[in-house]
Amino acid sequence: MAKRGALPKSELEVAKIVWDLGEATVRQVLEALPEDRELDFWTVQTYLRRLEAKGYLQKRREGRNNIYSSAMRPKAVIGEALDDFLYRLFDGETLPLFQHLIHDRGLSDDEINELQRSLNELKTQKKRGRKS
Amino acid sequence: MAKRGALPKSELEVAKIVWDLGEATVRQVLEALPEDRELDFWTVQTYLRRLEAKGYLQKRREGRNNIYSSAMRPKAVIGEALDDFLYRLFDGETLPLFQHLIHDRGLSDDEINELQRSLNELKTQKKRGRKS
DNA sequence: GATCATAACGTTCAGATGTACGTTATCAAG
DNA sequence: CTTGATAACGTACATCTGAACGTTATGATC
Repeated sequence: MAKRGALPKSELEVAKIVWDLGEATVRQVLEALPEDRELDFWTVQTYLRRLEAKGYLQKRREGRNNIYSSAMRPKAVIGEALDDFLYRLFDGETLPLFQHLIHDRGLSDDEINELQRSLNELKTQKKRGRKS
Repeated sequence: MAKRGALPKSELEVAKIVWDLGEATVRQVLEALPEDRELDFWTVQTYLRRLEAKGYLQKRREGRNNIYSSAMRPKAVIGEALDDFLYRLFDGETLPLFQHLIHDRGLSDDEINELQRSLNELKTQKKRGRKS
């Protein structure tokens, strides 16, 4: 409880699958895992249970199956994890992270264009907001 | 060893301080920690020792003090951590991370401009590279 | 309604991580 | 050279994580 320290990796991984699927049984999560990620049925079950205990997921019973779904906005959780990451590695600054991503990791032309578009959009949004 | 699973948070935190300082004694790291992060002298010492054991830092003796410094390129280590993070939360795609950062986290006007500049630069670089 | 398959729950367990101390070594000052 | 301070080293230990199983419950099938 209140262990505000962001979810452990493996649990996060499983949680993300549930978010993507909307809701899922243990088996569905298991099947949605990447090929090369071999987890046991039981292991997945454990993670889902822990996630529920921590309040990240909720479960509903259907027949003999538990069906898990998100109990809080995924974006919020991702945001938390990101915050944590940023503070540890980039002093909480987003810019250095951006720079790192831009320089040390390839961006395709399409991605660059897409980003430029987003930035422009944000800019006009901010301008509009300021004027009102 | 070969536990290629990126450094634990706390150790990373300490490692980063050493990188920033160039080299540091236990006490210097302790003092460089953020106000609100109260770690014991011994605890810091332990992290530094572990980091050395894992090959991330090297130490040199000076008088009765150990002086730690980086044993590998910080960027490489940060890159690893970033990879890990990306794969878990964004399916390894950088674009969604960017989008998240742009939309769900404030960017100052300056930061936006700075980013746009970087992107343009990258674009011309790529163009030049292609032409040669 | 007896039997079979599979799921849930509780529980376990090893190793990693976060944190800290006791003892020994080492320098510095009297 | 003795004393006092502080650092290093080994070491400890509780908790968290990653992973998995045994037993019990619950539908499904005959």
